[in-house]
Amino acid sequence: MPIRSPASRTGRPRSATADAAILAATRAALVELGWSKLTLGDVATRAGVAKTTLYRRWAGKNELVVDAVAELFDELELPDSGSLAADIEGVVLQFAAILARPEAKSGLMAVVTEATRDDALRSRIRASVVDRQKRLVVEGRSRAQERGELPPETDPAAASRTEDLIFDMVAGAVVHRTLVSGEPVDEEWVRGFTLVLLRGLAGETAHPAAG
Amino acid sequence: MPIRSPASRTGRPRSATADAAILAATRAALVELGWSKLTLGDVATRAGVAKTTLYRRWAGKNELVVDAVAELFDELELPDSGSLAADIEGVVLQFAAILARPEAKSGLMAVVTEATRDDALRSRIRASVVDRQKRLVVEGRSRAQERGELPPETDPAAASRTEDLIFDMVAGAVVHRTLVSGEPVDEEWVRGFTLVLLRGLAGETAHPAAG
Amino acid sequence: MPIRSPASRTGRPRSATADAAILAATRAALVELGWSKLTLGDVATRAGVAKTTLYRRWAGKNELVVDAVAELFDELELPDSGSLAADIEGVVLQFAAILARPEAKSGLMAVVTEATRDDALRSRIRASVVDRQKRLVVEGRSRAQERGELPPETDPAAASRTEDLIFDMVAGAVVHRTLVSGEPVDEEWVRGFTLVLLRGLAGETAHPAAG
Amino acid sequence: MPIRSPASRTGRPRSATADAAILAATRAALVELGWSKLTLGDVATRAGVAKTTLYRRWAGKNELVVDAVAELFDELELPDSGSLAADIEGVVLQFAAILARPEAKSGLMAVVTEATRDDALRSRIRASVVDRQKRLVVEGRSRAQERGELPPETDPAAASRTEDLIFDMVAGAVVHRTLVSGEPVDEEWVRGFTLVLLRGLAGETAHPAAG
DNA sequence: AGATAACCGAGACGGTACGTCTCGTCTTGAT
DNA sequence: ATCAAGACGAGACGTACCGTCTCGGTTATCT
Repeated sequence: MPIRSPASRTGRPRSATADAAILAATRAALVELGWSKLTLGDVATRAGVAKTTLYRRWAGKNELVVDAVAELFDELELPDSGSLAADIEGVVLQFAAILARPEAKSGLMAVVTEATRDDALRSRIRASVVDRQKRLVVEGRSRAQERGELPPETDPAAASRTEDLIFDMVAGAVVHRTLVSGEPVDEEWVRGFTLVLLRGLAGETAHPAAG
Repeated sequence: MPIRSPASRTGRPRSATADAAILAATRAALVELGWSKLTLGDVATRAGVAKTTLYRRWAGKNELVVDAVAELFDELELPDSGSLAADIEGVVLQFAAILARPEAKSGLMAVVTEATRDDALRSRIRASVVDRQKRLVVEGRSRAQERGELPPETDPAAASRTEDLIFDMVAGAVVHRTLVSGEPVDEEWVRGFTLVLLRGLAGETAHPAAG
Repeated sequence: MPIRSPASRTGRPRSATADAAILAATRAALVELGWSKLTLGDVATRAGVAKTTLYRRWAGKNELVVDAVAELFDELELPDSGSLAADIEGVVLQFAAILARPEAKSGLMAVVTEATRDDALRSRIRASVVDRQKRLVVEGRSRAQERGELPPETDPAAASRTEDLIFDMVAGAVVHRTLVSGEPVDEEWVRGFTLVLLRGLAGETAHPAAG
Repeated sequence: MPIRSPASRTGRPRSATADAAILAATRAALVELGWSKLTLGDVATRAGVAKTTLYRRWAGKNELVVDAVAELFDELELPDSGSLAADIEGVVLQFAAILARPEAKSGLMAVVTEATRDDALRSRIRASVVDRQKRLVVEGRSRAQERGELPPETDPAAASRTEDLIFDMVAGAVVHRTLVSGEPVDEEWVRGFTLVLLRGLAGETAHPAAG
């Protein structure tokens, strides 16, 4: 979602293909060079576009990379495998597969780092990347409740709290294993992780946050 | 652990105070400017040192910041509070408190990002920062087993696997909540997280794959 | 004298007022910004005209400024004051007054500079600006000969040479004093200059170029 | 005369050869490209020097070109040919020869143009280029007075005024013929010009205002 | 005591990328 | 065919840091 042009119906319209070319070039540059050696001039050249065109649409490297990486996560899907454990394992594996790609690794982590000092950037990341995935947690949880694998949740605030917790635990563990531990997120690890998570959540609502 | 001088006993020895001044200046610059706007020239000026002196001891920005941030985690301690849940909660809160400091946030995340394309840097981080904390997991787990809160572990490989899993889950969840979700790691969240983690781990080895 | 449209009688005719608006805007921009900071985009905006319109009529900055400046010199007139000295003084003062205006200074000098590497531009300047003033030299000289203040000239080639010399001396001295010396061309200076010039020319044809 | 370093005896001293290389590269670029297409990046490349080195010593294109061109005029000498007319003709021919070189034409005119809106630049030009030549007028005039070719001058203020006038007339006429008229300053033209000038100056002080 | 050697500060050096500006062209819809 | 509007590819601008180098001068240990 590049910067919008100030509403006007006159003048030459922006090239529709340029956006796609720029985002693709950004991902290619991330793969080859990584975040810190990626330059906007190089991205422009790869995209066959002038630097000005790029700056007209994105405020800087951070915003550009957020958009370039966000597209990668659109392919995530919740498999309907019949059991909660299998659903979780499937989505975690998909997520890990995306995160293993170098453009995702370099790019996502870098913008998260930058976001520690830039609230607008953090919002952009949450909107473009994180909140779009949260639907997986919500949907998976509701399916499991229909199947009776998880107790029904009546308090919506508590449900939201639990969803946030699940999300932090799933995304956090996968990211940490991939990027910090540097170990692969393989099926064995996913089974062990899912087992702990589900067993932990099983009695969750019985003794709510009050513990 | 700056670059060693090539063994020689002649010549003027390196200033002992310069190292400390440089690391402190690096943390100060991280707080004020964040990773991306931190420059080595500025660090040198803050430390009252010439750029040459800095480059003589560290290969670059990455290595310098790893060392500057690693010192922050030396203060982590495992509280002996009598129960596994309280131990975990205590150490998680400590960890979150350090991670909430801007120099840790900016610095640690940034070098982890850089490490995605630099194996030597990843090793340096694991050695300086991560492995030093893993003792907390090992020690906490062993205490809990002595108290009968966790089943004893006979297979050392499985024990190692479990320790890694715990570490990824704890560190990952805290980091994700702090940096991505942007929410505080307060006592309420820690209680909920610990509850899920412990309940998940409780039957772990008893029914390894039973689900 | 903008670029002509390729002969055609169909389509929308060019706006007649646009030319005048553009030349006036050019002079205004020269006053405010000077040659080097004058941009065609800015001129177009000032004139309430699109850049395209401007480029359709002039090849570039140089040609535009020549036309804008040339108009300034149309107001030069040879006063009929009865004596050659007074005629010259009058016209030199007029010329100096125009040259003192910032749009003339910046603009004229700049295009002359550009013309050192562009023969077409030099021709344009000579046609638009210089030759139009030479009539003053011719006319003044002929009047003075009628009055007996200058000896009659029989050889037309020698006459042309002398006219060129006079023109270089008058224009050169005024320009140099105004722009290089940075001193005002006031009545005192003009009297001194005219005295030297006339006394020098008085015996000119008695001992022609042979010396 | 590049920008001076803030007085300090520490640090690496400036490269002595860089200045000469930069000025020579500037002249070469003026010859090839002319003023308007000359870029500082290109000059730096030609000189085998970084752009920063160039900006450390000169404030911009204008100042650099003034210095580059000023060096050209150092070779001017007043020939001692025994007669005032011959002296003048000699120096005018030398001056015209320098001015005919493309680096002098483009460069000098351009900075004079820029100086119409920049007083500091005008002072720099006068100091570096103009005043250094004025010695020729002073010295030639004094020699001619010794030889009795010009009447002695008692009033120093009037002498200064006359010198300024001579200078404006000589430099102005040569510059105008070379750059505006676009005609060569050959021996014939110089003889004619010198004749007019000398005859005009001959009675100058004898009948100060008689006309 | 003197020589030797690595250190120190300062700051200039050749580079590279930045984000902005202007160029002259092109593409719209409307006149 | 012209117009206003504005996006486009191109490339120079002047600045900021990079990591290296070259100075004069300062401590140390080793003769």
